[in-house]
Amino acid sequence: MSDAFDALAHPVRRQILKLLRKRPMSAGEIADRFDLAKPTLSGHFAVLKAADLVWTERKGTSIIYHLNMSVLEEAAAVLLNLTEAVKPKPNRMQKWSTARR
Amino acid sequence: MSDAFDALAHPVRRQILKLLRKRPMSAGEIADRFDLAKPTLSGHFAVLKAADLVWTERKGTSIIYHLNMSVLEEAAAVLLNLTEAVKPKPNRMQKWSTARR
DNA sequence: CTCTTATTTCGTTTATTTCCTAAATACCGA
DNA sequence: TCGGTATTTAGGAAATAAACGAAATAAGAG
Repeated sequence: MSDAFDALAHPVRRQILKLLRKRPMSAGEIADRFDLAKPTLSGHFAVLKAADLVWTERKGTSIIYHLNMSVLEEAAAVLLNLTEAVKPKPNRMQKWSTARR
Repeated sequence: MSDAFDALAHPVRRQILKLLRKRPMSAGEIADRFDLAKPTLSGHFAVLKAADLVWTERKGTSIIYHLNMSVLEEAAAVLLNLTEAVKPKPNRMQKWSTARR
């Protein structure tokens, strides 16, 4: 989850997510909308992917990026709730609530 | 608003906000809950304040930090909606903003 | 296999962030 | 005013992030 907030910290990356809300797009298509070199965008894609905010699909020579809305929603929930522990916690045995106090 | 996402990118700052959700706290009180030097925390406070995520009140020699929940909510809304154009306050009916295509 | 298109990786430079210690500032009570 | 507590500012080292051009990789067409 921390990865998601790191990813969201950069305006270009938020803009990419915004584009992907409309429809999935190839890397090049996205890159064309920014005044940045393609390797730079590729780096941003990698950050978004590491944060699981997007997923990819290869289509011929292109790679199509898709928004992962659920992760965005989860991040929003964390902001409202600041629970931070909404992720994969298979093994949580709690002696006493981490949540409130 | 961009400041808010920068501020939220750091786990310690998110943790501070989480503490402030329960109740307002002095700088020292917050600092005691982290294993970091006080000036380091003071820097984090400054970032949160610049992002308008907290506001302060002096009480004697202490400075009390309060959470600004509305800004957090606004950030969450941006995530769900990725509008990003929430700057102008009272009259927000911008249908098509700064981004080009 | 070779050529073209799409995208990423590599190596490097520059900018920003994070953290620290030491010193400064602000307030209060005696 | 002096002394103590609370907090911030200053200055700097180390780590991380962002950007670029050049080269590498992947897939499809011929």
